[in-house]
Amino acid sequence: MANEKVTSAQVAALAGVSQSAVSRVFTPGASASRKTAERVRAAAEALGYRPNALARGLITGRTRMIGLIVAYLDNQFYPVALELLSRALQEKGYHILVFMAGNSTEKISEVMGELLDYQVDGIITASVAISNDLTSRCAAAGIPVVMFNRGQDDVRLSEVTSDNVSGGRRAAEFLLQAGHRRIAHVMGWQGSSTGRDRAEGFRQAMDAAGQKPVALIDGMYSRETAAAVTQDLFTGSDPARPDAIFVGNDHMAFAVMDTLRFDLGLTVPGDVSVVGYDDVPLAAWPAYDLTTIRQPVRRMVDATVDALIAQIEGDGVPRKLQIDGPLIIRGSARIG
Amino acid sequence: MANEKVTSAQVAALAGVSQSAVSRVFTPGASASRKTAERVRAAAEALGYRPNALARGLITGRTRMIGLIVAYLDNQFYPVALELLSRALQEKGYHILVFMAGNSTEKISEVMGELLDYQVDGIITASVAISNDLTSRCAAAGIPVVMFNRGQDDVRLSEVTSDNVSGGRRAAEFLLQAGHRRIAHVMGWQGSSTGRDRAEGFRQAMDAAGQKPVALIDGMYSRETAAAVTQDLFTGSDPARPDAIFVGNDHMAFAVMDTLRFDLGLTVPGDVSVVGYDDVPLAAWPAYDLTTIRQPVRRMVDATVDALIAQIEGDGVPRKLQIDGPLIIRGSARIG
DNA sequence: ATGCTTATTGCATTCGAATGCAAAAAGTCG
DNA sequence: CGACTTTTTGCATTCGAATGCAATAAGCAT
Repeated sequence: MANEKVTSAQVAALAGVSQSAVSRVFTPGASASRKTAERVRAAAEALGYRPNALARGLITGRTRMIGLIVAYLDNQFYPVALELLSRALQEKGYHILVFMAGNSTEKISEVMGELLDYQVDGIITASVAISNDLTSRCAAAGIPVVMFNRGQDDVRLSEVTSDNVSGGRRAAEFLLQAGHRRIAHVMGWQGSSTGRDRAEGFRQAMDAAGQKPVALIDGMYSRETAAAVTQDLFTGSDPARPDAIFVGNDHMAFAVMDTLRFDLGLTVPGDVSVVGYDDVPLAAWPAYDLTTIRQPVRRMVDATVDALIAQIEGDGVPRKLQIDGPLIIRGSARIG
Repeated sequence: MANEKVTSAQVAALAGVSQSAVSRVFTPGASASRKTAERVRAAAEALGYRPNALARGLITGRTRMIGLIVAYLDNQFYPVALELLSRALQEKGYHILVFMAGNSTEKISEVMGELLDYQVDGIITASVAISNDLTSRCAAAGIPVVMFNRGQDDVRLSEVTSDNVSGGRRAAEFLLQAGHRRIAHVMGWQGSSTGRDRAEGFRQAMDAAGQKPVALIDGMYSRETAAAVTQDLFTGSDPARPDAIFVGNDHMAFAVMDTLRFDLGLTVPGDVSVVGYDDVPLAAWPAYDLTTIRQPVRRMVDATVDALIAQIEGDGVPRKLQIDGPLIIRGSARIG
């Protein structure tokens, strides 16, 4: 409980220099002679001094803190992205504040407000949409925002996504090529750009092939919903039953496969082919062995960090980037 | 890019009061008349004013920020804990800074140092050990530290774990009761208290039953290591092969099951029973249906937050808590 | 109204470090 | 060695909000 806070003034006293000298030694690019620098460093070491980041941020106007807002973590895609984003930013000398904030708009506003209160230099939102009002506030405060894995029509926002339309198209084409003619799409949440874009691509490819989907249902990016939806698909009369399902993300695809195999007693891909989206690590585990469209997380993360830093350090304008990913063929879907 | 920072002085000017008045309106418990409060609030609203948390923290000495350090996120137990911890703290009015920091000691020191620079009010480490030196620094700075899911012999540290020894014992007893006599233990990382304690409990129960484990191998909490270890266990001559494996956590147990089924062509639990530890959500998915010892995450999180807040708000001393969890019987192990 | 208590308010200072400015020291050149 | 340039250094101020203290206003009883 002995609260010892060492200040630059104390270091200065011990080193026999002024407080400004101490500050200069700890400020990269400031002028200080070799001799003073050494004495200050020694004194600082002796006292265990470290500059107070709050005080520094207060006067410089830069905190080197980046706010990272993540919706949920139960879909494995997020923890992976989170970890990569975190590491990438740390490498650039930024400190990351991660906030968890469901998908509720109020919660997100609240969290964003708090981030602004703490004077972060920039904000990254992962799979989250933000209100116009908030965008304005960030813009007014001069704080850049980059949306990761979600798009939004606002020129003030940067965004980094994969090419979801083309991905959806590719998934459909792959299933069609394998000879499937009764294809259903358990869509990603239609309130999100990713969900809509993937569905759009799917539709385009089906149209181009002159095919009609057996079903198009919103799975809400939820395991439970996806499972229920799958049950429904197979309770109807036989001709309506799909022989292939394109699922809006891997997380739901696992639920779909579980339902097919363990509740409906069907085999994958024998009775039904399943294709997912994301290529999370779990998709490669042999228990699922899921054929899926890969989102190149690493490259998406790099692009996100680059865009953000560019805007923070001055010369950047908001960018909208799409990074394409390949179809990863595994064993959950028939091959044509 | 138009950087508008609204200060309390500007609000004061507009409201026709002093800066102190504005501050008082935004400081709970400070004295301000109804009339001024209203005028200040109106002015603040009009200008979009929000108190600068850095400045406030600088003078009050309390930032209401809690540092949360997490090792990895690929084991599903962590994201779940992270999400719960995050929510619980946010509810108490604290803001959480999550830092990701592998398991390397240097990285953890670095991160802890940064947290201290930012004047956090407290620190939670999840599944991470911390050096003596760091503990001292936190103690000196009066910053409480709570270790989540890891123990360490240091009275200055609080810790919250499940009762790992008893859990290990229970797992072994369950397998013995089912008639298994060739039991192996793929241990959790022996550099961690959880890994050691679970192994210790396992040993105790085996001893008590007069049984010798077929094998005791460190799986390092790694999927790859666990898979390799499993291969090894089944390449020897027949009598050495285990008919049951207790695995140090679920994350490794999935790898063990995958290897048994898909590489070795064995059935679970027909040929081999598998018991895990944690009860992560994935354990309940039918693809694995894993029998496992549950770590009561929710209660562990509550205990962690309580311990931390108690210490921050004054009257708390470091505590060491163990929270017991049940054996969850599913389909991956034979039933006696 | 008068005297006294209590609630508001403003002034000035504080937190800890960074920085413009001017003085002092060190370095360079002829 | 003197004149002049370049570095170092300290002083004083600044960032934005909170707070002790003293002054002022409001509230109340007589």
